Amino acid sequence: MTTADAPSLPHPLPDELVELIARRFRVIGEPMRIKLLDQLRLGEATVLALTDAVGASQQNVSKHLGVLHDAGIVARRKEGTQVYYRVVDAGVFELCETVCGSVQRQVAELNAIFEGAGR
Amino acid sequence: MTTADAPSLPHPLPDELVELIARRFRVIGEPMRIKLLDQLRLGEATVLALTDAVGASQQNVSKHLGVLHDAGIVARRKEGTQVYYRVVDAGVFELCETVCGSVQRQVAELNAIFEGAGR
DNA sequence: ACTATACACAACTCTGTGCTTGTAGAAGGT
DNA sequence: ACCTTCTACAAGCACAGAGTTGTGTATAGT
Repeated sequence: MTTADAPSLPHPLPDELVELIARRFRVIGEPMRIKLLDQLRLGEATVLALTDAVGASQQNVSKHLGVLHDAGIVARRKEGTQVYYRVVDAGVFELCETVCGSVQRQVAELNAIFEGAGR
Repeated sequence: MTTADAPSLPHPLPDELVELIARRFRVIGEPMRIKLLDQLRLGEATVLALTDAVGASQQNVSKHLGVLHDAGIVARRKEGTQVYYRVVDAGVFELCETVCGSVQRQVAELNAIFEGAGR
C-alpha cells in the first residue's frame, strides 16, 4: 500500500494489462470528460452544476459521468433529486499535469524555432 | 525547464488546451501503441524488430509509429534501409506507471471484495 | 542496371463511440 | 394526487480512427 510506486512494470507487458491501460487512457482522452474532471477538481458537484459549467446537454454530461464512474474515477452521492459527483482517483490529476508538461515543452520548442528563424 | 513542475494548472482549463490534452491521451490510448512504447522502453529499435515483437503487419506498425512521431513522443533515425525509433518524451512511461497504479489498486479492491464475501 | 529489402503513404472498409432526441424513474413542492 | 425538477437510459445518426491492401521510394547487394 505504502509502496504503490516504483512498480518497475514487467517488460513484455501482458496483453490484458495493455488493454486495461489503453482503455483507461481512452476514458480520459475525451475533451468533455477532461472538462468535467477539471470542474471536479474544485470539489464535488451536481450534474446540473457540471452541465452549466461545461456547456453541454444534461444527457451528454450524465453519459460522460457514467463512463468516468464505470472506470472508477469518480463516485456518486445521491441527495434528494440531485446527484453529487466527486473524484476518487486523484491519479487523473497527476496524469493531466504530466501531459500538460509534455505539451508545454513541445509548444516551447516550436516557439523557439519561430524565435530563432524569425529574427 | 526549472519551473516545469508544480504547474497548478489554471482552473477553467482553456478549450484548446483541453483539446491538446485529450488528443495526447488518445494517442497513447491504443493497445498497439502501448505495446510499441513498451518495446521501446528497452531502447531504440527498427520497424522490423518492432513488427516482430508486437505481432502486427509492417504497415500497421509503421502507421502507429507515425502517429507517435507526429505527437512528438518518438523520434526517427535512418540508417541504410532501416529506421530506428526511440522514445524522446519519457513522460509516457510516467503516465503508464500512474495508470498501472490505479488499475492495480482497483483490481486489489475487487479482489478484496471476493475474499471478504467468498469465505 | 537490376533485383531485393525496408519503410512509408494512400485509399478503402468497418468497428467503435460521441452527440442528439425522446423518455422513464425518483424525489420534492403544492 | 398532480406536477415539476433532476437524473439516467435507449435508439439513431454521424464521424473519427484502426486495420488491410496496394503501391511508391530509398538503399544495399549482385
